[in-house]
Amino acid sequence: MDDGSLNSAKPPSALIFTEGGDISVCTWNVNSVKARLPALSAYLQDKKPDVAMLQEIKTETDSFPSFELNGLGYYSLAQGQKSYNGVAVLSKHKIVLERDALPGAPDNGEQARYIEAYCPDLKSTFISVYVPNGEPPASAPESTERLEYKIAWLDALVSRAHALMDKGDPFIIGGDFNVIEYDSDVYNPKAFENTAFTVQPVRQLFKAFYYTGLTNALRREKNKVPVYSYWDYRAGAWEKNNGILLDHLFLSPAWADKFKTAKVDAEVRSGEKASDHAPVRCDLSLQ
DNA sequence: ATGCCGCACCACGTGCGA
Repeated sequence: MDDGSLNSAKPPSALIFTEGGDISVCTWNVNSVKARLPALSAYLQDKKPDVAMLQEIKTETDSFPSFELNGLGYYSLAQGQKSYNGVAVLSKHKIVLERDALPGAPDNGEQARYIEAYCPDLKSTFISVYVPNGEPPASAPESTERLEYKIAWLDALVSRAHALMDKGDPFIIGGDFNVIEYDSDVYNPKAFENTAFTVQPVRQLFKAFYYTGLTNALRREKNKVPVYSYWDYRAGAWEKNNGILLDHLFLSPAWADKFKTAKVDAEVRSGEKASDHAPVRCDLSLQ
C-alpha cells in the first residue's frame, strides 16, 4: 500500500536532510497539474522547495503525473477527482498519506479538497487544502447552497486545526482559502463586497485559524504594497495588477519559531501557460 | 458587465472558476 504508484521509487536527486539547514515550503493552485506540468517542473527546478502543496490538480488520483515529478526528485501523494478540484503534496523527503479527506467535511470528502501527508524526515505533517469557492452558479444567482457548503467546510477545517494543535506535533496547512481576509487583499474591494469571499461568517472562520494558534506566514512580512496571489485570466488582470490574495501558508507554533521569510512568487504568473494563481513560499530554519 | 480567459470533457458547446 505505501509502495503504491504515487509514492514509489526513491527520487534520484533526493535532497540529503542536513541538520542546521533551511527548508522551503510552498502552496500553489496550479489550475490543472497536466496543463501546468512544464511550468510546475520549471518552478520546482528553480526554487527547489522541499515540500509543495498543490490545489486544483483537476485530474483523477490515478492519472496524477507522479512519474514525471519523481524524475524531478519529488515524492507525491494526490487526492484527485475528474475535472474539478483535487489536491496533492510533493516532497523531496519521503511522505506517507495520513488522510485523504477532511474529517467532518459536509460531503464526507466527495469533493477532493484535502490531503494530509506526514514526513518522517522533517517530523511534520503537511496539509494541502482547496477551500470551496462558495459563489452561486450563474444559473441560480440567489442560491446559498454553495456558500453554506463553504462555511461548513471551513468550520470543519478549523476543527481539524484545533485537533492537530491539541496533538502538538508540527504541521503546516497550505492552500487556496478562497477568502479575502482584508479589503487591502483585493484590487477592488467594492466588487467583492457581500460575496462568498468576504461575507462575515467566512471572514470570521478565517480569523478562527489564528485563534487556534496558527501563524499566517505571509502576515509575518511587513509589506508596503498590496500582495496578491491570484490574477484573473480575463480583462488583462495581470497587466493591471488586478489581483487578490487567496493563497496562504499556516504554520504550527514549532514552525512559526523557525520562520525566516515568506513571499508570493508573483513572477510565475507572467510565465508561459501560467496558472491564474502564483505560488506562496516560505523559508524555515531547521536550527 | 450578461463578457473577457483558460481548463476539462461523452469536446466544436458548456460548466466552472474568483
